[in-house]
Amino acid sequence: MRKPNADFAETVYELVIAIPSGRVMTYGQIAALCGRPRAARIVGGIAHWGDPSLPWQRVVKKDGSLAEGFPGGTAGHAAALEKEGVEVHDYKIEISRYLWQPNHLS
DNA sequence: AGCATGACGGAGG
DNA sequence: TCCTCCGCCATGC
Repeated sequence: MRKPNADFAETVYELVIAIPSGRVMTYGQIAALCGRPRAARIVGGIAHWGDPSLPWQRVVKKDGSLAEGFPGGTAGHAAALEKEGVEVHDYKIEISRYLWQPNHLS
C-alpha cells in the first residue's frame, strides 16, 4: 500500500512494466490507477523524462491514436506496436480491442 | 519558493 | 470527422 502522494513516477513505472506484449494502456488510465485521474499529461511527461528502457510503445492516447513525441514519431510508435502483433491502422489502433487492465494492484 | 513546460483529455466550432 | 482552445498537475530550472 503506497501513500496517496507516493512517487507518481514510480507507480507509473510498475504499471507500464506490467503491460503484456500486444496489449496497451492509455495515459489517462495509468494516471487514474496512480490516483491522479487528471494527470494524464504527467504520465506522458514521465515517458519522456523517465526510464527509456520501459515498453512505452504500449501506452497510447485514449482514442487509440499514437504518441506524438515517441522516437521516430507516430511512425516509429506504429512500427514498435506492429512488432508485438498490434494492428495499426493509419497511426491508430482499435483501443477497445487492445486495451488492458491489471487484475489488481499489489 | 515560483514559473514554464508538456509522449494528454475533453469540449467547442 | 478534423482542427483548435482550455484545463489539469508533477517535474525541471
